[in-house]
Amino acid sequence: MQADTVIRALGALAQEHRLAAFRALVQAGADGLSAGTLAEMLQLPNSSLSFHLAQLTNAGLIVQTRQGRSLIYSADYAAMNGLMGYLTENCCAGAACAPDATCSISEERNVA
Amino acid sequence: MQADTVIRALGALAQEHRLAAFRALVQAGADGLSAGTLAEMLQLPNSSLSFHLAQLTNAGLIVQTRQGRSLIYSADYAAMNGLMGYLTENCCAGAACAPDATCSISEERNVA
DNA sequence: AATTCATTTCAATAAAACTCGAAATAAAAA
DNA sequence: TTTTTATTTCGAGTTTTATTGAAATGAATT
Repeated sequence: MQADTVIRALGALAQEHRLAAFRALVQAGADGLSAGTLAEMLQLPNSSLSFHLAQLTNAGLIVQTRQGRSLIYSADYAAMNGLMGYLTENCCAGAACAPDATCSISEERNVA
Repeated sequence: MQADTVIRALGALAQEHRLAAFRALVQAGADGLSAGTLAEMLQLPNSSLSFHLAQLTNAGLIVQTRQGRSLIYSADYAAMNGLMGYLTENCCAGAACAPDATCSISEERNVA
């Protein structure tokens, strides 16, 4: 994952409503959530949420699929994985910032 | 680490020059780097860099110490650790986004 | 105490992000 | 095929962020 992509992903998550939306989508899992459901969960006007979902989509963190009338959004785990990998490799001192310092970090790592 | 702090940290890193600065500081280690050195490394006017360093400081990602005439900045690994912990717990599906999926992730984890 | 050096703060401007009602689109149901 | 439903796009106003030269600060020299 290159710096430019990382910056867009970080920027997408660096906002109250978008972080909340992404968390909800991660929690929702593979089934995802419809835009309407999310708007209600987050107590946001549809147009506002739509703006934020577009940002997350543009950053590659979520994907959209249609299901009947509804547009279903779901978290792209691979993208988040790539972001975590970049941060671990470039913004952490070795294993210092790894989520679990007890596990061995491999030298080379696949970064999406 | 609470959501508000996470958002400020993400926002601080979601900018070309600040991400570059933070990476350089992580790489520099405990000794850190002076504002002037960083400004030269990043090819930025001092006032511009100062603005970005203030953002990173405000987000708690870096700390400032004086050494003679120079102000030395260094990365706060604990803060980054806290950020990584939050993302892993709240924005990843279990171990799916952990930097190394081959290592066992402990159930409870210390989050700064 | 005056000067130099490193850096920040200020001020003014430009660009980008956020918000949300109203209008438009796209698919499904009647 | 008309209507309903779900959602996005548009437009306009507000707020935040970024940029940088010039002036101010703060500490070390001389």
